[in-house]
Amino acid sequence: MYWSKLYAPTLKESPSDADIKSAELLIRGGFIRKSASGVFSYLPLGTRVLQKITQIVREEMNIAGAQELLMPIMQPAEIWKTTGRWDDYGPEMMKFRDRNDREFTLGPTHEEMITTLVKDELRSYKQLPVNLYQINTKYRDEIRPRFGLLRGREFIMKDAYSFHTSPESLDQTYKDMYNAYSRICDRMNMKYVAVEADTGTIGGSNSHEFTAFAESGESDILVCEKCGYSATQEKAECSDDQKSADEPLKTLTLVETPNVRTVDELAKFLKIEKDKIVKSMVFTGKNGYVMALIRGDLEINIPKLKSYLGDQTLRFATAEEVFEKFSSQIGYIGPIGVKAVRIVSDNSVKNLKNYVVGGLKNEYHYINVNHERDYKINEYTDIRIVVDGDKCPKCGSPLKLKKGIEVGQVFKLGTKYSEKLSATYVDSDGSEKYYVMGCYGWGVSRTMAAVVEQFHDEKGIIWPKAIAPFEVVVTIVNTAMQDQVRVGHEIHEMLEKHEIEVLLDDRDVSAGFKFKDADLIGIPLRITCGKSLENGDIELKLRNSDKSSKIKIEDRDSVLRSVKTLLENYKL
RNA sequence: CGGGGCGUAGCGCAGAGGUAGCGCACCUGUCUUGGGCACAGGGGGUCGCUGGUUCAACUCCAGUCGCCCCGACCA
Repeated sequence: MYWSKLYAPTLKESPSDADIKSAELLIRGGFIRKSASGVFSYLPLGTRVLQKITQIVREEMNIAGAQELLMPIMQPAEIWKTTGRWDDYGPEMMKFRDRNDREFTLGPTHEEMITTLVKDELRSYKQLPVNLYQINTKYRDEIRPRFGLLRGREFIMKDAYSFHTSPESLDQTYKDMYNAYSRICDRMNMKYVAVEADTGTIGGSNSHEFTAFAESGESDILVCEKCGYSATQEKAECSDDQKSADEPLKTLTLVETPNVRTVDELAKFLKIEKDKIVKSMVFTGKNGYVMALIRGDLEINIPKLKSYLGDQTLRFATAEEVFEKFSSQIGYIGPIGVKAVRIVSDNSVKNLKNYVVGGLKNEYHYINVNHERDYKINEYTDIRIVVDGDKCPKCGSPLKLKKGIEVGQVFKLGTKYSEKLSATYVDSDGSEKYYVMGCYGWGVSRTMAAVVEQFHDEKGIIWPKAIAPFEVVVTIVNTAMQDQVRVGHEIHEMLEKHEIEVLLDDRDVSAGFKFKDADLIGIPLRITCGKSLENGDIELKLRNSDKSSKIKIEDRDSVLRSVKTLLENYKL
């Protein structure tokens, strides 16, 4: 490919709305252009990268036994109404009507579509298991699109759905997909971790997220470097660091605490540590109010509480709701004297003694509180947010909090969707049974940005070889020098003949311009045809190294060998 | 959805009640070519849109659309 013919408009300056390094470099490098908030075009370079990622994903899916198909992006509302997600999925769904006023969505995902598609014809246990996938554009009307390709409203995703007769069969496919995802990451040299994840609104029993480490990432994950335990913040557990005092129970006392509402204020006012306070938070959900208790120095993890209560609709009660129910302001809520409200306590409260809680009366708190004696806690569970330094639930070493970008997620769905969509097969005993399902998503366009987040320097992108738009760029330093031009073309032709993807920079611009561009778009190997040709040498330089080596041009075999060796050993 | 900011040339930005500017990019020519050359000449704008105030609006006012930031939220 000749650079002079390539449509790759590079920019010297950073676009004003680029809010993250990958977006800046992909735009500057001429890979993508924004067309609306969270919507991008892929230019030729971006398309090449995308195709390479796609191909890797496709190959690994096929190896894992999945079959590719293609479903419509435009989906009828009806199937979404059947599962209830037309409303539950909420305003994130892109919805529209056709000329006959029929409702449609631009699909954010395809569980309804695939289940509806297969249920009439996947009738017998003999046909199962089946794993089907597509690589397709998805739409989500994000509240706030940002970070370039990382949080777009239109993005490309690989989604696979598997159908089984048993949880054991699902386990096998889940494992296969998990392994395929690991290989996808490995092939791109991505630094990643597979973490235990919450299943959220998609439901199901079991899930792992594949997260690429990146400071700019939006996922918080906790990792134990000792034993390998890792989980998302929504899901992470830690071993109890229960603070139990071996002290006699003191007398419960109601004390006046004027204008003191928060744990911080209370600790200061009473001159005590925050871990001698128990916070009471009021939530409301489909089964009414719930009071959650946790030690004052910790925070409640709402996804964990949702998951424990089996209620995804759970939310904080408003100040008005709390006042109406408890006749007390939020800052003075406490468990003593509360009636007919479910109380759920974090494990951290279990062994506390003589602590402080809200007085359930404005401007008052109780001190020297002891559960069992002063009120009852019926349910203990883990609802705390795990933070950096908490102890690993498996081995007790300190956990590290890291940031990452979620590139893939695997779910065991069970029969949630098959039940709602009446999707059944006939089992060997002749009875109708619901499919046991799994689903497996991989963010293809997001991967492109995640890789750039991991691999770049101040000069530009440093692509891993597996997804670089070209493997080699041949730079003709001075197009006025016949030798340089001739040798450049010869090398270009030779490499193309050997199926190495090579870009020939034959543009009549200054040398510096060409070097800067080559670094910006991040081609792994640069071959420079310049001054050293006077001695019969060309120069080979890897993008991730400052060193270049010279090699005699006459010996074409050795040039080819060197290029191949350098590329093979190219590691980031 | 709450709070805030910005829309002026392809990109990045300045300016200002009296007929629109800079850098980069683009075109022509000369020159140059080892890290985004140099010089000379040139083209390009209904100042986001709609309405209002005014002799006069790109500038002031109102509305609207778009974009961005913080927060809430997030298979």
